[in-house]
Parts: sequence; structure tokens; C-alpha cells
Amino acid sequence: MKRPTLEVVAARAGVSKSSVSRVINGETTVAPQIRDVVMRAVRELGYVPNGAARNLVTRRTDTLALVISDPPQGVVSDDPLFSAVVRAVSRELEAAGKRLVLMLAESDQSRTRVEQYVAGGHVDGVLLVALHGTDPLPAALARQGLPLVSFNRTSAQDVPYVALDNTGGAALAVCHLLERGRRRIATITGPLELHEARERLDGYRRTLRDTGRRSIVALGDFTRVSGAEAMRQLLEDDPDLDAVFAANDLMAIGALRTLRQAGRRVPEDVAVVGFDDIEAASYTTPALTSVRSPMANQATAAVHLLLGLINGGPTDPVIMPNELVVREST
Amino acid sequence: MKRPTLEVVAARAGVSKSSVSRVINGETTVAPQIRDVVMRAVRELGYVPNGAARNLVTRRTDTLALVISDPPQGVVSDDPLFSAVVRAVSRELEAAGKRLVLMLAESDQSRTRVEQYVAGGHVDGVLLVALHGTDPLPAALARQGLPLVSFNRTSAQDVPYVALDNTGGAALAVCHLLERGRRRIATITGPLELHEARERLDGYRRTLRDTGRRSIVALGDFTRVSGAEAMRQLLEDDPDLDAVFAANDLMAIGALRTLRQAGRRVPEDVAVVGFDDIEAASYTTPALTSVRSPMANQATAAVHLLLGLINGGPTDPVIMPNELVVREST
DNA sequence: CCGCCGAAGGCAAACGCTTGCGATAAACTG
DNA sequence: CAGTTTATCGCAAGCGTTTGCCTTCGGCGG
Repeated sequence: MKRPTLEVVAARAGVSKSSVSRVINGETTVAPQIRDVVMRAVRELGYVPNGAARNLVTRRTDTLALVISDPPQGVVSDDPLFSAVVRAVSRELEAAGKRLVLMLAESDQSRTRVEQYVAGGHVDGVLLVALHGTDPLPAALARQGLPLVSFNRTSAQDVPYVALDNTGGAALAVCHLLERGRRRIATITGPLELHEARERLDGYRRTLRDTGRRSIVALGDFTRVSGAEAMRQLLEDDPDLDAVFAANDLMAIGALRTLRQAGRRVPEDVAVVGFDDIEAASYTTPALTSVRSPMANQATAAVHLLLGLINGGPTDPVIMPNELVVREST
Repeated sequence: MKRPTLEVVAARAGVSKSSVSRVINGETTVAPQIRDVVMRAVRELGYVPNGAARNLVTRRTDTLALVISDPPQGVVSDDPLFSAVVRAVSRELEAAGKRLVLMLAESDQSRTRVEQYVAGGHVDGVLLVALHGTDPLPAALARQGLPLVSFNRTSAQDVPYVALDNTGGAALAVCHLLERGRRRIATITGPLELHEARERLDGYRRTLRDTGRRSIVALGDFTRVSGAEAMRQLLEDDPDLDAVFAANDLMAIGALRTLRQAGRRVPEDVAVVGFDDIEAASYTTPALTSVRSPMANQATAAVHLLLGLINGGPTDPVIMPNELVVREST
């Protein structure tokens, strides 16, 4: 059951290991005649080069790590985001001929394991999703000196990133509500220790302030139940509100339920806008208007940035614009 | 920026490479005093063993591949299943100190890439999700002689697997409907080239036959729209039906929408049962009764089976039981 | 016809680690 | 106290590739 090595291929082809290696790696300095005999031997023996040996000498692995640093109940655990990102990254790396190792860092212990792994030279670069503002991992990985791209602005300096335009997206949502003639626009925020949630809140606040209106804020944590709860709170605080901007779709869905229970019609009495445009946003009744987060595009862009970095390319951050998808809820 | 090697650690500690290696690998045949001095050197230098070199000699990689063989629009693309499986596998491997490389095989080209990769000795074993009955990958991977576990029965012989009890789950659903007094129970199937879909249909048919009732079948493809469409078909074929068993939740959700549009009340006029119990099943109105597929447990079991195989354990298949979650739609 | 140049293939030295085996010294045994 | 067994450690041989450099050989120019 032993796999053949370069040596036996060389023997079979009647040439040296060097030549076989050169053929395998597509070098041009080898005579077509030798190339053919080598290829034949390779095929006959079913030879596949040993990865470890190759990595050892070339110091490349053609493998990138996707690290998702988030507590088990965190934001990225949110299914739609998780699979959109993972799948897009996987596809893009596949297309580039690279491999993906996926690491969920859900505890400090696993975070140090990630560091060790990266330090062990197993990967050529790291793609990092670390939404929490105080996460130590970005800085730790940056220190390793390996190419690194983050999925958002990090507290660590000089980490190239690809981020959504959260502020702009929130502004988009609020402007839309204003155009629809809404006067009292509330918001349900995400957990404010996340950059993402902060920025969405900022966008909401700034837009309202610019038009001389006041903010009505309830805190959520990006879960559906927190959205429902926050909505109850808002109705209590300000029964006359006529619109809600939720910082993500799950909370918007929760809010919809609360509104229905409270007998408010959507959108007649209260308009609702979500954020992310997850699949489920189009299932709800009424279907949810939402700011589309181009997660897949973001992931693709992040992979490209990283691959560029590995080849000595530029480190300029990328900001992804997002667009509003108008449905029945506004 | 060069990382230190065993050699420099040994020099610093004033011992041989062997001793350092033994300390690193936690062998017991090393004197505590030496152990300490080595550990200190390791810490001071920030030494981390090089993975490639280690793999090369030990022939282990502590890395397992999760291969998802499915066309881009396939079943597993279904977000909830995808992320549940990926996340559970990742957690379990993390706990076992192993690494996960994720490979989506969405084309024949990428399927051969998977084979090459596995043959290249990059992984110690493979976890395979290949639902399509005609997928050649199970057999191809089995031929490699590496430990392999599939997420369902495969056409390839002798591949250990961990499968859901699809037949039993469907029976559970139908029995429940019968107990609720339903007489005309229809079903919406998944794409029948999938084992999964076949088995669920079998379970439905067998249960009805055993109680002397006839089957009412419409074909779907596991997508929400196909569910809606199939439901329309069913209403046309048999306007008097009083219950529907959908082979997955997405189709059940589609069916709910069609029923509402058709003015049928759920569950008063028509009861609906789904399969999988995805997150969204509890969001719908009315909330969906569903057969819970313990995907996470299944994934965990698969990982354990694989790890066992690697250590020479048994290859007995595992069948996961599932339970019915009763909600408002029945 | 001779010398030189370039192309192409082979040799052998790494790459960084593990591990069987022998060496050494300490600890026993009788 | 001599003969042995034990506990530790070091030596060096790989593991399977890649690659710098040297060798060889055919071809070309002078």
C-alpha cells in the first residue's frame, strides 16, 4: 500500500530524480522525449508527489487558513453569514489552486492553538474574521509576519482588511425610511463591542442628526430574540414610532413578530428595515426590506487581497459598498 | 524573520537535538532537569516545530479533510445543513487536537483535485459528504486506502458511514399525522437521485401502505420554490388532502406559503410536517412541526468513527435516530 | 578540424525533524 | 565489590523533495 516516490519513478523512467522533479513542476529545460517517458512512468505508477517533503524544501504550502474568532454564540455563528463566507472563500481558493484550513477560535485555548499552527509554517497566509473589538488575535497573528487579511477594521494597526461600508449602509436604510415619509425612526443595535454594530449605529445616528431628528435606540445582540425584546422596549418607550432600523436581519425578524403581536401593521403602521439581506429576509411576511451585505463578494475580495499580498502586492484596504433591497416591509 | 529550528534550541540549551525533540513530544524518558532547561530555551526563542518536517518523518499530519461533494446548487448548499456540519466537525476536531481542511468538490475537476490531495499524504483521513447516488468520489477515495467515513450510505461498498434514519423519520412524521386524525396525507419528495430523498419517500410510502392508505406524491428538489410548486400541484391533484409531509423544511416552508395563498388554514385545513428542523422552522407562521435531523450529532459521530478508524478501531456503521418536534403546523 | 558555448541531465546537498541504536553512567543485585 | 540491569542522552540515518552547480555532449563558428 506504499505510494511510489520520486526515486522509483526515476528508476522506472530510467532518468534521475532531478529530471522527474523538473517534469512534475513543469520546467521548460527538459527535452520532450524525456518528458514523455517520465509522464508515462508517473501515470503507470500513479505517482503523486509527497506534500510534506515538498513543503519542507520549498517553504510553501499552497494552503491558507480561514480563522473565525468568535465565541460559540457569537455573531458569525449566525448561519447565513458563516456559510456565505466559508463557501465563498473555499471556492475562490479552489479556483486559485490553494487549499483551505478552517479554524474556529472559540476560546483562548484555541486561539493559542491557532497561533502555534500558523507559526508552525503550515500555511502561507491567514484570512481572519474577528469582529470583537478587543480580540487579541489580529495583533498576535500580525506579529507572525505572515500575510494576513482581516474581514474588518481591527484594533491592530497595519492589518490589511476588506470591510463593509456599515456606516453607509445604515445611512442608506435611514434615508430610505425618510423618503417614505417616516418621522420617528428607531433603531435596534447589535452588541456594541463589535465594530460592525458600532458603525451601523453611527450611520443611523449621523443621518438622523443631519436631518435634525432625534435617535431612538434599543440595544440588541444580533439574535432574533433580542430583536423581539428590543422591539417591545421601543414600543413601550415611544408608542408613536413609525419605523425601525434593525442592525441585522435576525433582529428585524424578531421585531416583526413583536409588532404583529402588538397589533401593529407592517409597513402601514411601522416600517422595518434589516441589514445583511440573509436568505430568510425574503421568506418573512411581509418580506423584509434590507441592506444587502455582499458577504460573498467581500470574501472573494479578501482572498484576492491575500493572494496579492503573498505575491508581494499592495496592502490597501478595500471597502465594499452595499445596496438597499426594498421589499414589502417599508 | 527566520524561525528557530530544533538545532538552535538544542545549542542554546546545551543538549542534543534528540533531547529537545523528546521534550517537545512529551516523552517520559528525559530527566526533569534537562526538560526544564529545554523548555526555557523553547520559550525564550519562541520555538515552534516545523510542521512539514515533522509530517515528513512521522507520516502523520494530524489533519483531516472534510470533503463536500455536491454541485453548487446542491442540497448541502442549503445553508443550515452546511454550517451545522462544518461547525460541528470543526469543533470536534479541534477538541481532538486535529486540523480540518475543507474541500468543496463542485465539479469533476475539483473532484480529481481532491483525489490528488488525499493521495499526496496531506491528510490522515477523510470525512465525506456525497449525497448523490452516482457520485464516483466515494469509491475513488476508498481506493486510496486512507481511513474514510461517509455521511450516508454510499454506492461504494465497505465505506463506513454515519447516516440518519431517514426511513424511520418519515414514518415518525406520517404516524404523527395519522394520530392527529388526518386521512389524506400527501408528500413532497426531494430529488430522487439522492439516497436521502429516496429513503424519506420510502418511509412515507411504507407507513401509509401498512395502514392501508394510498400515497399522494409530488416531486420537489429540496428547494423552497420547488416546495411551493409541488404544493400547488398537490392541491390541484387532490383538493381534499388534509396533510402534507415535506421531505425537508425548506420545501415545507414553500408549501406553507402556497397553502396560505390558496386560502387553506394550517393546521386546521391542512397539517404540514417538515424534515430537518432547521432554525427557520421555528420562525414561520405557523411554526413548523418537523423531524429533527441531529446533524451536529451526526457530524460528531462521524468524526469519532473516523478518529477510531485511524487508530485501528471498528468500522461499524452508525445510524442516528431522529425525533419529531411538534409545533403549530399540525 | 579544433575549441567553445549552450542546453540538458545528473549529483548531492540541503530542508527540519524523529527514532533506532549504541554509549555512558548510575543504580542494583548477590 | 564485581557483574548487570536501568535510566538517559547523543549519533546519525533517514523521510521525499527541490535546486545550485558541475558534467556531458552536440552543434556551431572560426
